[in-house]
Amino acid sequence: METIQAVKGMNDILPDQIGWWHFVESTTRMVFENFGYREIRTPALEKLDLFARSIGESTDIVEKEMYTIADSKGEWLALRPEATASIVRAFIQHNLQADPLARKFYAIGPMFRHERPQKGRYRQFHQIDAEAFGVDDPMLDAEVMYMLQTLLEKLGLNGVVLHINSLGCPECRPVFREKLQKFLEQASNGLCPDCQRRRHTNPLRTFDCKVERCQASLVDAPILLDSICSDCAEHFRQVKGYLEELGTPYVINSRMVRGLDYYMRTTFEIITDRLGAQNAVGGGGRYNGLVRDLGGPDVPGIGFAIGMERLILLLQQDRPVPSRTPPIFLAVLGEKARQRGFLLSQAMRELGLEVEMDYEGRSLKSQMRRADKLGSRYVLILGEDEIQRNEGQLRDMQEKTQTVLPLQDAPAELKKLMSGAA
RNA sequence: GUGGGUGUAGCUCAACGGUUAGAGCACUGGGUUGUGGCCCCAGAGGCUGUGGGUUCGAGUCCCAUCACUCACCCCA
Repeated sequence: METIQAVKGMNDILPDQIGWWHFVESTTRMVFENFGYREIRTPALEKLDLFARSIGESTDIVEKEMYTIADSKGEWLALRPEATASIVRAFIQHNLQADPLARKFYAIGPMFRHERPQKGRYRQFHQIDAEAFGVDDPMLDAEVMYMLQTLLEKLGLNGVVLHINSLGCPECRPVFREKLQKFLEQASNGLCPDCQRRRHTNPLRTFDCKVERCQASLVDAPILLDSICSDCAEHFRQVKGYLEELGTPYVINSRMVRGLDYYMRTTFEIITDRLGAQNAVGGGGRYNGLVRDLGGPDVPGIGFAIGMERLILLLQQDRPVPSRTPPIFLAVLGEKARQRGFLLSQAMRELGLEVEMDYEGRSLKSQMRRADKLGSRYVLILGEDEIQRNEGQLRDMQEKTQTVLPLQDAPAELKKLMSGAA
């Protein structure tokens, strides 16, 4: 019979990997809550227009990477390719500006983009996302990056670099864009075919072209940071100042461009050289016009996203798998012991203990083998004789010692032992 | 959408065009009454991705197709 495979680019996360995910998620919640962020959960499916209007009609994400469906009424919907648009939508829809407790948000969940999968890039992938509204002050820009750095530190991630840039604002960016376009025109014969195209569609993108020839041709290109207006320059100067006060190392990368149209002023990425072609573990920036453009009040915003698959790929190179404490094992011999053990295991679970037992009447040898494979520190052995006396043999697998334990005391006794062992 | 690489047991991999496709790990049972790791024995597990072709003979060579993977594009 033909078997059914998962959809291309959409992965199962199996139990032997889930420890990484729990570790990342719980650390994220702890760090973000500390900074005053509150979790928000938005639907995976949104109206297509939301993404078209926020990310930008002519971006690759919107033009060719979204999973879209028409519902029965013919309305176009899309699986979210990123989180910011949805959170901004919820912020507007529920008038959260009026709620003093709801200015900073985080979200953890799956995103969808129809691209060809490769290392660190999947069609369903997961993002950690943080968004803060209502503050234009550079202090918040720095704090957001500081929070990101704090999270990565707590996770134990090594060897990543924070790149920062300023994209200017709607006043000064078009001026630069024109200047750059003029430069590219006279340098065009040195550019690769892709950059020839980008020259017209999105000239800033030529900066992160990987073709050497292009980079060589761009050596004398005008620099974005030299061209932004004085307000933007001052904002950026203060962002850098606060980062230094916080002790957050950064690199200025005046050629860093981001793929979503809504960004302005501060943008940043967490870059690694250990993920093959996908070198961005996280990225974000300021988007002051976005809330207004989506029909809300004119409040500024800033945020970032982390790619969880990429993050975990890196963590796996840096640290051992986050472990859980193994279960207590109940070895039962004979039918009476099997029945008694079944009830005893439930009593132990009521105390919050993790308990595993043999249900199938296997030999003691194979039960012990299994307990060892599971890594169990304690095995409670119930044999025919012990059951008669209402007792069990408590074996400490590590110390190789064994003591008799009255069964009515077993749950409480093991509870004590486990909390001591932890 | 465009290139390259790879498809053999659950996993990692062997097998010059030539008997019945193997190994390690994992799994199951056993090594004298009811005790784990190390060791030993045994067992189970395969339409060699799929479909054609060449050949006396194909896991092996050729073509197609599918899947996976890396890279381009783009991005987290």
